[in-house]
Amino acid sequence: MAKLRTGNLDFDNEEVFPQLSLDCVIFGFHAGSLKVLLLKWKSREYWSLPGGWIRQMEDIDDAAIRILQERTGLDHIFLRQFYTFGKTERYDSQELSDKLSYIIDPRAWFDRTISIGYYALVDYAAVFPNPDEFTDECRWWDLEEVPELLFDHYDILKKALHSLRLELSYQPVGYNLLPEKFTMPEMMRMYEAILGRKIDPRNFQKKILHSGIVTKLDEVKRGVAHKSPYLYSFDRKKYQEVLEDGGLFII
Amino acid sequence: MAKLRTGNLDFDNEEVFPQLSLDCVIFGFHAGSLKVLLLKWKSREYWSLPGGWIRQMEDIDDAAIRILQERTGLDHIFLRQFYTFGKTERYDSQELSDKLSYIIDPRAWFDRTISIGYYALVDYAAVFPNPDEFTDECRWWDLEEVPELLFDHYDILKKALHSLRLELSYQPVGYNLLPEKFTMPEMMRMYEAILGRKIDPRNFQKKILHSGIVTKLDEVKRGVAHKSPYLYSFDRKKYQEVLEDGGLFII
DNA sequence: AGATCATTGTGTAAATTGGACATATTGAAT
DNA sequence: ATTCAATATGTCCAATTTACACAATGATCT
Repeated sequence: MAKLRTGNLDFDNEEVFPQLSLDCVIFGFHAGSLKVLLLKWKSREYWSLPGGWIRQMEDIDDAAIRILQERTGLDHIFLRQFYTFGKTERYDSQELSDKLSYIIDPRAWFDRTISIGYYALVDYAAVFPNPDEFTDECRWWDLEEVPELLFDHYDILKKALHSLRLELSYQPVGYNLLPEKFTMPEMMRMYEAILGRKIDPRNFQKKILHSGIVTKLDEVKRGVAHKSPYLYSFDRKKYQEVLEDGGLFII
Repeated sequence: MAKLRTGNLDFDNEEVFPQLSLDCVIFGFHAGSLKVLLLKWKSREYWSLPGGWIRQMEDIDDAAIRILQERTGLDHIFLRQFYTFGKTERYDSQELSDKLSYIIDPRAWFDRTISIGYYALVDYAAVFPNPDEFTDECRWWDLEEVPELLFDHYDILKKALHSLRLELSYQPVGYNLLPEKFTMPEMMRMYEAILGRKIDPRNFQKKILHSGIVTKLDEVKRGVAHKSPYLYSFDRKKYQEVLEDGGLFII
């Protein structure tokens, strides 16, 4: 029979789950591209996803919210749990220890860990990237240009993107990726960035307007070269309705 | 800073992850209804989902395969990880300890656990239900009649069904729920059972045949009252293709 | 001031897909 | 031979999706 560790209900406030971590793939949208927020380890050129540990006294969703808050300064963000990564060989702990010695205590990372993946969609412009205790830089990377990542974080990123695309295919998404007011081409480029393919602007506009999730404002965006585009904003009530319908919403 | 437990690479073969479990929702299909496999605790009238612990030296997918194998005798089954349950108040450990004392060592269950959920689709007729060390009965329940479940297993079951329906809506499913040869009405009733609604037989047949995932055999099912229905079998190659397309496949 | 130019804004027609719908056939049971 | 309950099957209409091109705008450049 498998051995079970016996328990103790009174935890130190910050005591965390052993061998269980949480990784966040934070997506933003800027200049027509999908971006992802990455951390650079202290005095190294190694990058990884923001992550952390789950406290004994905290829901895992709250742990994800806390970690996101710490890295981006944002509250009330769109967050989805998408997969739990638990292969025995998720990463080579020897290699990791070589790369990160002097930053972390390698013994603390020798145990195999299982990691719960969350992805978030945030308003790029509202984020204040903030490194954690192990890292000295936190910044956005274009999805097309992400550097090599530590651990199995590249796999996690791929799976997050796949899950996001799937979600996009049956639900409206983007409430959290765009600013309060946005133009139709901006919204379209967001969809293009997520889906990784071109969309016909006429068909896109027709579909989005018909769904009712956005409202055209009596206002155009000034100061851009070329023709001034109209501004739109999300109709929060309708958006919520469509979400709850589970209404298939495929672009 | 959060405390980390330090590690040890050499594990006893059966040593498991602390505070992390795995629960399986095993779906079968029989007599026109979707069934789920449940376990009854020794000398109690309490039921729960089959589950278990994850070994230190095993992939979580392999742990799910092992647990399924132990409960059903089956290999090579359709298996999907669908969600990880990690609320602090997933269940009341005092209540649990009252209900299950003398069966389990309550100390072993006092720790809050996080549970990874998998669902499986299996061929009902091929299963040999087999209780585990804590239970004395393992049997199929009709989805409409499941008894009250321990822990948060009812929530897990609901979420599994929801995930299955979602998957059914963009992928062909059922390779593992039907026998080698099956009739069109059987397949249709399987879809109806999963989706929980009636389907038009003409439209269903049109759609399934057009997708190419099944092949009509030169054979009818004999010995049934009324008109003998034709037999079909899955075209494994085409089925795989459609799966890999991610081809939307909505009934 | 006028020309340039990249970007926005917009409609229609064809093709495809989805949904509704009813009746003849079969073969076991009586 | 009749009954009966389940199987097998095709058409039409509606809705949705896709393909496709050009005029309008307004900042920028000369």
